[in-house]
Amino acid sequence: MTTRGARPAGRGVRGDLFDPYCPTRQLLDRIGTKWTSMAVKTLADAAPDEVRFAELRRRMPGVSQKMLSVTLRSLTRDGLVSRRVEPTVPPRVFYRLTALGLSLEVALAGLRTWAEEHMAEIDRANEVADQEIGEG
Amino acid sequence: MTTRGARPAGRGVRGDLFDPYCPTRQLLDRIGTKWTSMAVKTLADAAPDEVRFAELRRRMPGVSQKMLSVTLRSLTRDGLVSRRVEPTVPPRVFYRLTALGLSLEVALAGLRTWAEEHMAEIDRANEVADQEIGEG
DNA sequence: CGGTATCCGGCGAGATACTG
DNA sequence: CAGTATCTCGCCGGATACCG
Repeated sequence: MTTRGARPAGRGVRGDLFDPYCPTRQLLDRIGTKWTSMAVKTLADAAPDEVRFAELRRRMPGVSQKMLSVTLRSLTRDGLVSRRVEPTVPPRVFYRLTALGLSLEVALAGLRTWAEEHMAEIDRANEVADQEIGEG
Repeated sequence: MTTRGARPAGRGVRGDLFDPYCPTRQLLDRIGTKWTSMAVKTLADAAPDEVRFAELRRRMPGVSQKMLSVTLRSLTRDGLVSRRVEPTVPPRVFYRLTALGLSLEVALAGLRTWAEEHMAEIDRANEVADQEIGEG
């Protein structure tokens, strides 16, 4: 994945595809990280309700506490997720998709549909390629 | 990005989102790599024409010979791109999106549209977050 | 021309331990 | 409960050099 550094001011703000800072590249750098799309989907399924950190973790099997924290911090920073802390002891923290996050989920749903319909074809193509190696 | 190893037989073939081998995760592991989406877009813009390796490289500023080769091999293996060699000296190699690849481009176009419309909002959200750090 | 082989740095991400 | 800090490993991707 493309390194996600700060952008030099005044360059590549618009959408020519071949700029490393093109919006599509930046978006893929975000949703391409391991747990991001799963977190967005899980929060979208719960919307408009909020979800607590521990509950979110329970709904995302395999995610570690650290990676969920990192993922949510990144999403919050991007304005895709809102974060609310109840200052009790111990604290309770709630997450929810913002309007922007919900609109991203719609776009992601398209990818998901394509994946569910076509990934099997990709798997078959790979098996065919493996066969051809075996045959020399 | 998720490690892309071989899949253990008989597990997670279908689309429950939380399987590490879920189709969406697998798709993102592919289009998330640095040059893949750019290659698909470039080939889609040329379709239905074929594009030679050198010409493709010229249309993808910044890509190295190695990474273009690796990207195209992966896409070919996945059945998204077809590869045709003219056995001349020196050889000429042509690439073109398959029907499967074209259908993926349609799904990717949705992401691109979202990115062009909304990445600026994400950038602003990040600037706001940076401000708040400065303010303590 | 269109690759492949090799070396290497940097980041993503897991495991583990500690804190308010 | 909900994090953060530290260490570690593995893979992506760039640079360079060589091959049919």
